[in-house]
Amino acid sequence: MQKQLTRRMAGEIVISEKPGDTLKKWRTIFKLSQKNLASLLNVKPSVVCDFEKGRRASPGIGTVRKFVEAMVEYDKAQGGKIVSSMFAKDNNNAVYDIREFNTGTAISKLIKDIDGEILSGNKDILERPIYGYTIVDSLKAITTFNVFGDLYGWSNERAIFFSGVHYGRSPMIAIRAHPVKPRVVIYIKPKTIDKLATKLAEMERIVLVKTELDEEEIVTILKKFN
Amino acid sequence: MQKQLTRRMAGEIVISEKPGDTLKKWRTIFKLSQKNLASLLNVKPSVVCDFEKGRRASPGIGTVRKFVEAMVEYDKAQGGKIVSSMFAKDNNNAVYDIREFNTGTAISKLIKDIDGEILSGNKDILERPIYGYTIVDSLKAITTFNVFGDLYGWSNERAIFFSGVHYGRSPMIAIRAHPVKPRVVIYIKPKTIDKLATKLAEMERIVLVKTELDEEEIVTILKKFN
DNA sequence: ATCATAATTAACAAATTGACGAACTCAAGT
DNA sequence: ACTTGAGTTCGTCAATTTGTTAATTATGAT
Repeated sequence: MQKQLTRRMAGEIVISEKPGDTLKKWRTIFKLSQKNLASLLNVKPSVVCDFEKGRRASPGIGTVRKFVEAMVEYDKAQGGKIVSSMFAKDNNNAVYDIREFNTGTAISKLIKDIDGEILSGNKDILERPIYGYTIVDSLKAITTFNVFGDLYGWSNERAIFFSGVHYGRSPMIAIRAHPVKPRVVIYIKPKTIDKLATKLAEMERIVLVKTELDEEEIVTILKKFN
Repeated sequence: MQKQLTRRMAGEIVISEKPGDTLKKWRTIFKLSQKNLASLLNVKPSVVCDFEKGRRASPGIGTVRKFVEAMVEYDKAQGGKIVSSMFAKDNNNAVYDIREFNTGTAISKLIKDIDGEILSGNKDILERPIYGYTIVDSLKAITTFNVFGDLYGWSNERAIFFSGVHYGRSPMIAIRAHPVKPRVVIYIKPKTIDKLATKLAEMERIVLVKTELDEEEIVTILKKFN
């Protein structure tokens, strides 16, 4: 199980557009600071930063291996919670669709195109670009917690759509609990919106949006994005 | 699907004990010569060899990425047969057990311990070391052809046990068809042995063995190997 | 406003990689 | 016995990586 995960992590890092970002994603998933991770590896924190920032374009596989193994080892020493959560349950199609854009798209454009209503989020964030999206069934996403490993494609600069939303509390709580956060969360046809949801969104500086379009319509619209 | 495979390949290479061997494994799976692969990458064949032979202890991820992507791209251009065969069907527990040894074990020792009878294979091969084994259900292994991707753990210097063998023809034919070959093939309680099986084994210079022990007994014995 | 912690950046020495080309081994054919 | 193709080994060298130290900039929390 550990070996499987290290392989998966390593593969993701190597193939990623921005290996540094992917490395960072994993570091945050393992809840390590650069300093912590650096000390596990017996190097200075600046080294970790250099890799994450892509200052070394093509680190050696030995380096990548050390990094991922250190993280997994560390988790194991802590009881292995994260590693095993990655393998929890069957990843039952909680993910309806997931895609990366080739170029960044402003959050505001996305919202306009899907006819979304902003529930939380201040203006300066709205012009930031996102690079992809994921549509998940909220119930399944939460019961099969591992999904979060697959939720973030290459970039966490993305939008996450939740379908099957009742009050919108659980999805935001899950996001709050998870170390890697999306830029935008969009509820698909929510029944009502709980105040806690908007509050959490503000705390996390996430743009929270609702739309009355359904999954299919959204996918059709997003197909045009590049 | 392609991205998934490249990730898997990359992960395997990075985490492998001998990245070069793993690289080679994939190259042979994609039926490329060093020369072919080199030309896809616009480098000289000796470069490919150096990597496979592990002359560079820790090649950059850029290199690994180029290699795996080139192979997958190449296959795609040929119709994508290999890539899609990797994802064919469900990998239904055809694999009963798979393990790597920490040190090499002579083929002869393995055979003696499992009380095997040699059907084909000359003496000089018998002292070569193997580094692991795989036990598969022959019928399932053949119907779900993809298994071959998972059959070879880290090293193809290994033994493959086939259970549910009738005449032993199909398993050897499958091995003959597959680019990566094991060192030893062991039939578990075969009914009879077809001449073609031994013939193919000779052609491939594979040691062919039969044993009357069952899977459980074999696993118990092999547990002691290190 | 301030203090601490986390993260980023720059500058640099030593080690390693990435690539080439030439010479060499090893089988398989003919 | 000779040839061809595939793979291996190795000296060479510019470009890159690895890691250090030290200075600088966020980001939060009180």
